[in-house]
Amino acid sequence: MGSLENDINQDFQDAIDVIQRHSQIRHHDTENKYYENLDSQQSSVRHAISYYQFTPHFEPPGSTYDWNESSSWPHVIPDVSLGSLCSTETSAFYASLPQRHGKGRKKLRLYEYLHEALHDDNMGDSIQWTDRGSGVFHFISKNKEKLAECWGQRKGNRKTMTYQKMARALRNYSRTGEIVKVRRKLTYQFNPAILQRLSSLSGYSSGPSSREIPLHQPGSAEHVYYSSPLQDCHYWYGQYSYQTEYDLATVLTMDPKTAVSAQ
DNA sequence: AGATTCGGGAAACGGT
DNA sequence: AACCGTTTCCCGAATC
Repeated sequence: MGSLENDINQDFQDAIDVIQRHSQIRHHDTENKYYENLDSQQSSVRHAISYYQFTPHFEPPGSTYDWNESSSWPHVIPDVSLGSLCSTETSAFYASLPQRHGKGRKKLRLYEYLHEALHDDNMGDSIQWTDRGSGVFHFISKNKEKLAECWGQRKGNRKTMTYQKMARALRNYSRTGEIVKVRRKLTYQFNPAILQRLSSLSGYSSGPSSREIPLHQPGSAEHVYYSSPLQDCHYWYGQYSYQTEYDLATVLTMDPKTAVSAQ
């Protein structure tokens, strides 16, 4: 039974491998390679991938997702010197937000900080939305330590925070469900309910952020792919507590109707 | 084949 | 004191 699922996963992985092998786009930057390979694939594949980008519990204002977004990412990510960039005054906007520190206030949670950083232009070289609508985000390998260090400073830890340690905390979320791991390098996904709360809290809608590429770019209409109808989208997030890792291949090959009973 | 990334046990820690 | 949300350390496995 479980082996069938593994076979399907393996098949899918193989398919991805073949596609990647046939892709002319090769980059030394492993960070962008994955996405740019996706970018050069058949539309059907891209459609399949966008199918996974649904939003389970609420109507997504943008149920379309342009994977071509990745092509607009900076190919050269600048080095940043750590230390000076991440004091709280880095973002004037967030510095002005109510800091939850005073008496009776809860401590800032890691997922809150990450959401905050996602909207901080100064953190754009460390963390970015992969697909904001469904709360998928990823760290940029080159500068992920900067974000971690900022997080550590914000918390006032004794030792400097590292990505490793921060990721450990992130892994704890897979139990409680605030954030789950997506089966892709350095990428995670907010719980939709959490995301909604955070968005309303910070006054952001789920529309494009200042650093996000508009979905409908003139002249690139053919690169915009529509998600499949949402159908019954409760199945995967409903099981986050059972399946801590969100497997892209599994979801892509899974019939939503049987998925619930399959767990 | 070496470097990253991932995953989780276990214990310590600071705040409420 | 007890509990929560990490933080710190560590090690093995998986993936790049």
